[in-house]
Amino acid sequence: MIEVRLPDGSAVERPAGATVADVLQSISARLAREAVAAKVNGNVLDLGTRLSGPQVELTALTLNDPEGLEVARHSCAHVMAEAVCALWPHTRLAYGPVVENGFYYDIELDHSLTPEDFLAIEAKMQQIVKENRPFRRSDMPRAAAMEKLRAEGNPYKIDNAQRADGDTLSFYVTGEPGTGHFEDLCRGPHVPSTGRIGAFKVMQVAGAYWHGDASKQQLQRVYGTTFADKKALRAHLDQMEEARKRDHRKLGQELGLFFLDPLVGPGLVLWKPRGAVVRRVLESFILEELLKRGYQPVYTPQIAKLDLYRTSGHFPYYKDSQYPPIFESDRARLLNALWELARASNADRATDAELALFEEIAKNHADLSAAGYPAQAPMDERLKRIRVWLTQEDGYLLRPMNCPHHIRIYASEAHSYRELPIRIAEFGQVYRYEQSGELSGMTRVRGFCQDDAHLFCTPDQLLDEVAGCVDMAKLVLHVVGLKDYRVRVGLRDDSDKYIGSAENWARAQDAVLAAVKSSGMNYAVEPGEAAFYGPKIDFIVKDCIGREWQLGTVQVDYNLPERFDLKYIGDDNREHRPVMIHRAPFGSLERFIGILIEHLAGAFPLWLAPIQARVCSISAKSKDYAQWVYDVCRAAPLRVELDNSDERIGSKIRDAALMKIPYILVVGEQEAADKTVNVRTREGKQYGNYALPQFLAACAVEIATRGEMAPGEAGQTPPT
RNA sequence: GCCACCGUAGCUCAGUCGGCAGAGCAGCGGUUUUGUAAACCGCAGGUCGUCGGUUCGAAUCCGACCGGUGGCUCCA
Repeated sequence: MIEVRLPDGSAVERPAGATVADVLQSISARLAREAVAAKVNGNVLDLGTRLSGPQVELTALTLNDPEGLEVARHSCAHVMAEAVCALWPHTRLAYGPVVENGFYYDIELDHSLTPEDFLAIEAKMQQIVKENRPFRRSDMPRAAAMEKLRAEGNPYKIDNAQRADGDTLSFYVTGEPGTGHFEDLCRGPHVPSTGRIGAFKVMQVAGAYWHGDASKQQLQRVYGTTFADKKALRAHLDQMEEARKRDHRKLGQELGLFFLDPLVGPGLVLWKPRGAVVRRVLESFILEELLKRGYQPVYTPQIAKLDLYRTSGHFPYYKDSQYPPIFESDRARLLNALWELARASNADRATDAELALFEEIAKNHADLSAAGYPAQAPMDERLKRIRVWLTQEDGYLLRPMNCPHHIRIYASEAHSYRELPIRIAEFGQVYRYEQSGELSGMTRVRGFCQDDAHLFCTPDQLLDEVAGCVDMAKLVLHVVGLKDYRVRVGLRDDSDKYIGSAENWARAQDAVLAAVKSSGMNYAVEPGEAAFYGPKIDFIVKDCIGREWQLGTVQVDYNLPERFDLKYIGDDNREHRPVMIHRAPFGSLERFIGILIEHLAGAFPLWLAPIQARVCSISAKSKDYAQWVYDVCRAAPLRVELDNSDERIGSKIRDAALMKIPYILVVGEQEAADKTVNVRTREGKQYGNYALPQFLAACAVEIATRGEMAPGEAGQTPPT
């Protein structure tokens, strides 16, 4: 007998070998009917699983449990895969996991799936659901299973099997084994039958590389989702739709904050006057904070010699994600053209165009001619050689990072340990040639401004300084009310993209971990997420459709001080190497404000609002008074607008509310007579009449405290 | 960069089978003088992203390019 303990504390006894379904049936017919899987001793299992052991803990899972829904989503992926295979029999399945809010299945199929195909797939899925075939699990010894998979000849499944742990591999047949029903290598678990997968929808299709490797073949990734019932599915779709209304690209257009102009260039933001206000106010806020904390603002150029970035390691390491350098010599320009040509070809030997170009260069440059062009070599090899030649050419680069400039400021004079830490700050505009497919509104752009600073300190000071930077990153998120963020500690892995010695990395990673531990924050350590010169602490938030973006960052760096041979004189009168910290609490102003727009749905608090109040006259009779109110407010100063049009008051209020202006000041003959303004908010809240100085005083408090405090709560009683 | 989809007036969008390019909002002119989320009338506004092709005829079909969107890859 097995003792089965249930979540309510009770227990039942069942004979050994009883299945999960048997147990549920013995407890409650309804539970047995509704369950799709069960959690047994912490593991989610099929209802058909036979129980063993003297005692188990068992929790039934239905579609209303998150874990139950996950099982259904996985099962739905199988049903979708079966449907696709039925419609396109030569489909090869690769990999189909559950993801947040749904699932996907990567497939290899020569026909490109389109949204029209989704309907056919869904219809086929519906048919499979109607047949209500059972999901049957069969376990096979590894060797036999591999044999079977090799016979089937699907390289993806063979690969999946090779990666799976254990001596046995499991397959699921959707129906009866041996009858040709759909079968898939899968560890499970699954719902009992195809009729139990809930309300589903095929959402979209996208390209995805096998194992996420861009050099490998691209598969089609078909996304779908399923929910407990149609109502829950509908609610989810509605919620997504609602979330899109907050999209900063949409609101940026509607509220006239910024735009991206194809004529100016993709990924290059034009801040309109209203958007510029938000940015300026945030910059003022952070500048004030920097000064309080002993930072020293500087200004440096947005372009510099290639050699600067060769020393830092940014060029040519990131050559392909930088705007092309401006070369000074014809030879360099031609070499760069050769680079582009070679990169565009994927042949194992040089194209005629490459050879012709090289000949032209070599004609005038004997040294290159002698070195020869490795025309027979594969493209990689040719690129490598061109890169070496290019690294000897002089030129200028639009700066992708501010740190080399700040480092040169530090290096411009000798430093004593008594001066440290030195904190050099700049709102630094940088340019990165991001891949075209990556650009996205303000969150991923090619030109952006970092609220950047570089701290130079002694090894002893490092912990305190990192902690101070973390504190500041937390502060800016707190001030604007972004509470929903996560912290990622990015460490190195064993890839070869990192520069610097193992000892430096060890010290830097230790410092970062110690600082984040002492901050008391929750964080996740992620190997492979470090910068190429050092580990980092990133503050990550989600946008309106759930994509994650890095905002603030704090990075510890032992490597750049070494590359630039930075020094300070210690109390021992000898030269020492400072440690550097790169940090930007906002990250990029563009991205931060993009995310902020979405977080606030465009309704900025008073201190950030592009327009803080709009004066709306009731009729022509109150135009003069409205003008006077406007003048006084502007001089206060308040960012104010005047609507003295001949529209009706309802229309004026609607216009102002749609522009998300915090305070709408309605003035008519009544207000003109007693020198008041009638205050209402964009949300429709009415505060009644205020003497103008009273309103302005309340606003001043609200702005100074960066608060949500409203005039009615500012300690003033409106006159009657 | 790769895969898929999209691009019509300043904005949001309609445009059937290939047969004279449409609406609402915004703008401009007029009427109205208005009390808390849309007054009324009129006018003007278009290289249908660009280039090329098919066709008697292209916003519509095909191709290339540019730009955008969603993923993938990348992200100093």
